[in-house]
Amino acid sequence: MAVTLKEVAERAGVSRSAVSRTFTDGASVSDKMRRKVEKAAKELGYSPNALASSLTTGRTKLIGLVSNNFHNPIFLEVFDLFTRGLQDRGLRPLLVNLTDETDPENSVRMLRQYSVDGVVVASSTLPPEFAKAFRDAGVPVVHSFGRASSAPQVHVVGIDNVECGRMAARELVRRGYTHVGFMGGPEGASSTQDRYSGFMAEMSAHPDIKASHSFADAYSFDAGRREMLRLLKNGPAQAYFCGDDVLSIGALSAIDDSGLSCPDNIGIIGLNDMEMAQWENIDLTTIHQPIRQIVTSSIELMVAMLDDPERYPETRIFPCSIVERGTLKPGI
Amino acid sequence: MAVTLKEVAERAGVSRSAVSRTFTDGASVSDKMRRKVEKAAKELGYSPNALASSLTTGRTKLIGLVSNNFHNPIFLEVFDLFTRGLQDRGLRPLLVNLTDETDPENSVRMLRQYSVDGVVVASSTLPPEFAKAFRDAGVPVVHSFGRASSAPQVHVVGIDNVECGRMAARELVRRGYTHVGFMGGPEGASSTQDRYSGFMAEMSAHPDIKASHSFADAYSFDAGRREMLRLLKNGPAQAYFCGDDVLSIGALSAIDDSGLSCPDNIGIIGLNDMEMAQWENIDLTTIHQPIRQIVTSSIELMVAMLDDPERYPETRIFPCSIVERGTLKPGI
DNA sequence: GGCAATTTTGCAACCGGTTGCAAAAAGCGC
DNA sequence: GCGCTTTTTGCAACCGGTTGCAAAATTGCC
Repeated sequence: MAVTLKEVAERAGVSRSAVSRTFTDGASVSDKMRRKVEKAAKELGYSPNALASSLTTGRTKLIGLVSNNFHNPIFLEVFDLFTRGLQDRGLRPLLVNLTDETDPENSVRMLRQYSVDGVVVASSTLPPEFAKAFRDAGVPVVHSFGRASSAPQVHVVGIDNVECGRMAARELVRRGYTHVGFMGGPEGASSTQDRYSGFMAEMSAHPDIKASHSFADAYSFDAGRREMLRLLKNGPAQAYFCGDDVLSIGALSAIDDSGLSCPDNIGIIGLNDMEMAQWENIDLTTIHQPIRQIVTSSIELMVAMLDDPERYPETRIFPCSIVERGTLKPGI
Repeated sequence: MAVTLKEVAERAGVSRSAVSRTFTDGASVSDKMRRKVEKAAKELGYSPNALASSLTTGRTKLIGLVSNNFHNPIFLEVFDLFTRGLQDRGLRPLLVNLTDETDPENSVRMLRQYSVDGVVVASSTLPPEFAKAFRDAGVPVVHSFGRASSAPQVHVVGIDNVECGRMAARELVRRGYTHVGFMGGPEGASSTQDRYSGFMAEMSAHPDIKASHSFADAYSFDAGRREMLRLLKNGPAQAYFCGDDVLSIGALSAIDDSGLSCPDNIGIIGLNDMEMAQWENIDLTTIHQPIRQIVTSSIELMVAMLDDPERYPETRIFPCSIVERGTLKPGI
């Protein structure tokens, strides 16, 4: 079917190595030879088989992009940034969807069969073991949106979720609320735990302010809505830090439906600053997560690791910042 | 680094072919041999190199997944369904982001270099030429969410956008509106054109009802909002068929901000039925696009084509239906 | 033009598998 | 145990490239 190097060589009347060299940069070929080969290649419509060459070079330029967040719109942006960023560097993303997969083994085996040069795990809910499984298999790995660790075993790029929790708490205090709530995502996710502990740590410095907490069972609109409806029934706090923007929007919907208004009756601060948060009919005050920087940095780290697979694991944390919109009362 | 077939063969004290055969199903190996090989393989942690074997078998099980819709949340669902569906059949999606790419040539070349077995073009805005470029290169291709054609040159799976336009028009008529509007997405997209022509065709049967039209410059919240604000200033229609749900939600926001209300002052019907459309604070009446069926069918078609690349091109159109929610007045 | 240093080229082995073919082994009936 | 058929196995060539090495060609210098 496809044109091979051998055919080009025959047509150009040169050796196979000569053809190979004109298509590998850094190889020594005379101008005359290059012209001859390129002419023949063009006539035949030849383009080299990346997979065959990977066999000898040991490089496929394939990068496994592993994720389980196919329901949070923010991940569409993440995929957009990753795919473009990788493409720009001549790398190809091989997408792996872990939605109904709990065991890393399978994905590890599959990605090894395809000899990926590296793996990016893009998820805030997958446990660190997942990324570690790849490292143990000898594959360079970056865990994007992963949990910061003081003793990282793999490269992690993300935000400081504990600090985000503190930041949200500080903001609610600053605004003068005297009863605040933490409404987290799934309790098992490390990101939820971190945000929770940061939030509570900060609140413990304010014993005069009442702080309560609860957890929604998913990072989804419905879960946020359900949880807020439940809270409203049982005497809610004055303002909530919601585990993420989608949850926040669900909560907003519940507040609205109950005939209450935000921020007049209940305040909400989210996390992520997804595109939708700035839509005028949502206008969510939230903590901005620098997605673009996280993705860019992850890719840079991956590229660096392709050069030096033994590179010492590092953690890159990007600061978040509050975006003031309309779902918290002005404050004092 | 990785364990090779040769090492397994040596350890098991058998020939390389024997090892190869125990890992290819349908090959003849005795039970004794199989056990010996599997033992050695397990001890060494061997798993076959899919790329190397693709060299001789001519099959990589890689499928190019090409898209340019990285801003419409509905595509997150599309990616989710595609990646899982492909994975379930042992195929691997190689993601290609065409956002800033206009020329098919590049993508075609790249995907050929990686010897993909087939390509799925998932986009309602890419021109048919894009898909055709792959077909011309001898790669099986399915255009999902593509335009129905009476003389298809490639396999197309999608909806009948003309009929959707008619359907929306009929619904607005049925509801008793006497001045209706078509607010399309980007004028160049074939999906927009089809929805427009269907809408207008239906309206031409109702000369008593005024029908106007305009186009937003993107399928985005902002574009929908901007366009609706403009329309509101210049004397709007009573109800609009918006090119897509995201546009609709932008329009809703504009209506809300202008102190008007939907559906009391202005009605809206969208298209797609994205997850968000059913959120209680949006509650958008819209035309449901059967995404799941489209994706499933696309994958089936792709699998069929892997068996028979010469398969005669076919068009699969799935019917859409109206989901009644709260953004149109009840009607007569 | 002659010689040494440098560049370009082709040979052949190799990357990690698969597969047609023939030899070896196993199974079968007597 | 023998001859015949069927199954299993290994050899060797091949898939589409790359690359170390040595031979051939070119270049530079006197």
